Amino acid sequence: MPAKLADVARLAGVSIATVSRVLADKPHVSASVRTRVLAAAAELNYRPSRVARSLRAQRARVIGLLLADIRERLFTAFVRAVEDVAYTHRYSFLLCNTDEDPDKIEVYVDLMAEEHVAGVILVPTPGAERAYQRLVEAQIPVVAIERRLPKIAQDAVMLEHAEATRAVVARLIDAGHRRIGAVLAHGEGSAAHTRRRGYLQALADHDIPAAPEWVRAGPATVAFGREAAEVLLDQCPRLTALYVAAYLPALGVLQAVTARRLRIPEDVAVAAVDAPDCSDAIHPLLAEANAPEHQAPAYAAGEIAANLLLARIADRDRPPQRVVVGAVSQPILHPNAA
Amino acid sequence: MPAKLADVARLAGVSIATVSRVLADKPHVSASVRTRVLAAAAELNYRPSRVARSLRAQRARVIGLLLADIRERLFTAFVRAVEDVAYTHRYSFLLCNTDEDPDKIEVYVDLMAEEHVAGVILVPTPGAERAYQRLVEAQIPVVAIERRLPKIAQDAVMLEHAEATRAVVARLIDAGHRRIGAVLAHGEGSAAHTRRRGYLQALADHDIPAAPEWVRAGPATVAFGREAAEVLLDQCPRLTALYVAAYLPALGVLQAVTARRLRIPEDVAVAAVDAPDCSDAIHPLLAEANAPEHQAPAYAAGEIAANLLLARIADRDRPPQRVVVGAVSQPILHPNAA
DNA sequence: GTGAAAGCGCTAACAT
DNA sequence: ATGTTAGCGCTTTCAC
Repeated sequence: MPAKLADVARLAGVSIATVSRVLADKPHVSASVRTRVLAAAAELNYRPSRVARSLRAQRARVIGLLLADIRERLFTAFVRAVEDVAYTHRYSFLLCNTDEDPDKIEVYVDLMAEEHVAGVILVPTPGAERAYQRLVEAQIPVVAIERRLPKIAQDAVMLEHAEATRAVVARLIDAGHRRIGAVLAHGEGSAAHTRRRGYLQALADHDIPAAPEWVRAGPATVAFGREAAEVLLDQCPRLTALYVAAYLPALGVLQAVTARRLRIPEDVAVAAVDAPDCSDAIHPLLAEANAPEHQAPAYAAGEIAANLLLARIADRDRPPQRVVVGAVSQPILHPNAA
Repeated sequence: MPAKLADVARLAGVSIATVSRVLADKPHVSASVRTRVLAAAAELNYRPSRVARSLRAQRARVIGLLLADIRERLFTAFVRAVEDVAYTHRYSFLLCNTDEDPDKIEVYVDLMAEEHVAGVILVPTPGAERAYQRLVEAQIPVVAIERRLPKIAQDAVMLEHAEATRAVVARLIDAGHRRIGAVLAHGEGSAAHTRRRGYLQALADHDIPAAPEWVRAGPATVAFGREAAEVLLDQCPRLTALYVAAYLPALGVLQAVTARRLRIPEDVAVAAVDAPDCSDAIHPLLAEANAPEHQAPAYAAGEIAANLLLARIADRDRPPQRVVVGAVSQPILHPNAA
């Protein structure tokens, strides 16, 4: 059995109230008692019970985290960042993979409430607002990532997809490409739209007219990426480069390109955001862009989200804040960049 | 404020003890009271406080998870599996990234004890046995993954690295290769050794004498993989294939091979375990081997570990169990496999 | 400056 | 079959 306050009190010859005061660094304790108590606590290797504290305080030093699936590349680094910040502040954290399933989300939201978590960070799933609403009812502060969540999350961390995309496509243009196809993801939230905007912006910046047939949008899957690339390569043979807006479709595009024995970047250049971590292996010029810092923006986003949440927990009346994190983007492959 | 037992009791016109009994599905409650209580609980949207329960039970329905870094490929799927099992059984879980740092491990072990977790799953870090020992003192059941942890973890889940390696190298041999270099990781625990064994076994099975100069062992880093590949390609130009024993070195090997403009697999074949998820993009023949099932063995290992832990929590006297999970291995690239 | 005691929400032993 | 009550470990009034 671990030592409890009463054990320390007995050993130090004082009351548990005094021990509690000393350990909480409260004033009005004589120096002699203080040292005696600290010695006793050390001797017994005393650790306060977080559970008892949580019950007493009606709030646990725990940060909840709701996201679709930790295996998604972007989230892995994100989770690590939240963990680092949490533990630095002596918080622990509760991770929930929702698979974007509204029923699961509801279950997990309840869990958060039952655990009396101090706050929640989440990547909003469209259509799950009702579940999230419960967090508001339970007065649990919420920070949204990636998508805004009006009324529910006061603070939000957005990722700068449009600018990242614009920059990547601009690099292709700078390398001499004028006919650049795009494989976009659609559906979920705004990321697809902002990326489409970035693609169009880059073309516009260089006075390249956008051709609708150069663009394919679909689900963010490997299969769609493969299909889209095949269609583009078939129907628009004059394309010299492809831009891919998400991780899984990028793998599909690479599959299609490789299957046709096309060489990258000689036959067709490929650029993408959310690069897989072997991109440097495919094209060594990108090694630098793709080092451990690879996941830096995702890590940064997690760090910022966690800090926003802690600030909100400390002061629920502070002004709402919305942070935009720079370019979450790396080219997978692009020509002659050295 | 969320509803508590007393609120439900008042609304149903019974005592809190009765409410507790109903909700715990205990016998000796009349049907009429039972329905009344359930109605009241539903109306108030009552959720029991996990915190209060944990305090009362002196044990939280929480599984602790200690591993080096969630960003390591093998662990990501592993974590997801543990989460799935945990939540299925109404457990939540506490994730700690130790970076294999003994000081951090100590802090996190204390945290586990403070949170009164029901059990811990961990990937042992050599040299941290003293910290782990505290879990035993706190009577917290431990399941070890990947490395055995005698005296501390009764149950363990081991990964079948040797056999996986043997199979991969055997495939290279079947494809006609006789001179196969190996980039191994050394140091941490047994994975490196068992993989070396698998490599040697495959050679022996085919009566190929092992040449010491074909083997390089070093830290499991990208940089080492690159160096090792360069040395092997320089000093043993007659090698037709390379086997790489870990994920990060595999990236390094690919870098080195690509930098020399060698074609895979025509100039040199490369096979590895723990394949990066874009391997199918490099070589489409491997798409099938590398689909979402990619992480299946890691997921399976996590699932088994979690179930072992739950079984141990339920019955601390059950016989110790040691499970070996099949091949955690995929070839990154290998020749003519279709 | 220090101690006694109440109470956070729940469960289980004991009464009735 | 149902109610009363003690107590899990801690913090925090309120006395002294």
